[in-house]
Amino acid sequence: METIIGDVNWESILQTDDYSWGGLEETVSGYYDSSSPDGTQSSSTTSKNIVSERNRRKKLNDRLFALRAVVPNITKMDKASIIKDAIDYIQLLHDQERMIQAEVMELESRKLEPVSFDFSQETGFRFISSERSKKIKIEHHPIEVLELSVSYVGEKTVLISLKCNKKRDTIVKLCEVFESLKLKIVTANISTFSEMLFNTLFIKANEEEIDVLKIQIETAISASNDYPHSPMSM
Amino acid sequence: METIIGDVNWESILQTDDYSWGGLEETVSGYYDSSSPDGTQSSSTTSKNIVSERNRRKKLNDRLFALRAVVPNITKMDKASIIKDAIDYIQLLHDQERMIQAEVMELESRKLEPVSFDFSQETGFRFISSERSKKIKIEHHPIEVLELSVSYVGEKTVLISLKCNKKRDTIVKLCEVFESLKLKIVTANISTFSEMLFNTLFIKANEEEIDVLKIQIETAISASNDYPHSPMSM
DNA sequence: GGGTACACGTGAGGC
DNA sequence: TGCCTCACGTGTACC
Repeated sequence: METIIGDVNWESILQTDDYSWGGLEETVSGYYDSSSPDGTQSSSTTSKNIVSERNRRKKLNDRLFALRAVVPNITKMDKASIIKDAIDYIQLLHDQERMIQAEVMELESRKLEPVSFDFSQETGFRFISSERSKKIKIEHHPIEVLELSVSYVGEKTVLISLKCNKKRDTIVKLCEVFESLKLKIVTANISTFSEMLFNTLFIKANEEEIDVLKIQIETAISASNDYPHSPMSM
Repeated sequence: METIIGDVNWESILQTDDYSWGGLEETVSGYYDSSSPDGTQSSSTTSKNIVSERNRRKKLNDRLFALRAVVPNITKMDKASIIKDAIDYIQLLHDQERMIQAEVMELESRKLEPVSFDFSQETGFRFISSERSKKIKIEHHPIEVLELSVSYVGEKTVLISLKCNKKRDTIVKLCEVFESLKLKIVTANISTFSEMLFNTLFIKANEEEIDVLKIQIETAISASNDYPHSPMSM
């Protein structure tokens, strides 16, 4: 009930507020003139200001009204509540959209590799194998290490600095490599610039570990190169 | 430029407006008392009214501020413009949802049904069905986005800044997400510190792309969350 | 100076 | 009665 009243109130305001305020505007400006006898900018400027401000308010209320129109679940006609409902609704749409998108990806991905592979052999059925599955076919780009340094910087901290060419999936591969090593990473940084990739890690380790660490990194990288897609490190 | 000023203005207002108005409130009520000597309800009621109204305004501005936060493509910081952008964005989401929904329906009707039906009958093979993805996901840690901003910085360059919790494979997932988006990356940076992950990318894009960019990123991330290991992007 | 956008205090009206 | 929401006119600050 209160909502209806609020709504009607708005409607009426939005209607009567339009431009039929001329008479009252005069009244107001007259009142204002009487209370401010200086009259520096007289009533013309003031009335302009008043009607301008009035239009501004009207526009804002109009927008709010339109916002309320596109949001389905409006509970209270309160100004603040309208905005709040709009926020909630946008977030709800976000969630919905991501779920639907997930469904799309699931549907798209499930019929690509396993299906066309397993079943086409057994049944001879020429599976759709959409264009996307061909794109997915892996062109494997190995990691080309240009520089690798492992140095002890004190405080049980080791600095790993790696520079390599940036190609497709290089970052992913590097992440896999380093995550597979189960290091105690303090802070990690990966930067790319002009086809070059810089990887800097600070890890917790002892000074005497740095040699074996470097070997581990090198072997992990070459293993990644030899076996393009080893099972993801959990 | 004006937008920035407006924004800063709001920020400062929202900060200073909080409850540090006591002194000024006293001043105002005092002024009011001097101008209205009748004192029917004295200054206590009036000051209560003033501070109440002040809080109401603050709440409304706060909501508007929050609304601005969930809408990606804010052009002007104008109050009316914020609401207008929100309206446009909601309608954009509606359209997007429609199209995606159409795609889902198309995929479901055209591909999933006949295939899974035919083959499960013919070969008796227990086909994937949606449980597959859930069974396969071993210890899946979704990406928890804490902050995501996509902003145009001029010169056809867009800055993507993302902050999220660092968990296992978060970096890998993020790389997959961003590589799947096929962006024109100028320079990228991933930093981790104290279980937090900061991802900063400069990409080549036009200003009007930033809203759809943000949506793409969000949907790609949530798709990655919902469908843990989608086929690697090329 | 005109124009715009805002916060402010105030009175009205509904619970 | 008191609380809450609102529109209004006004002064101010920024182009």
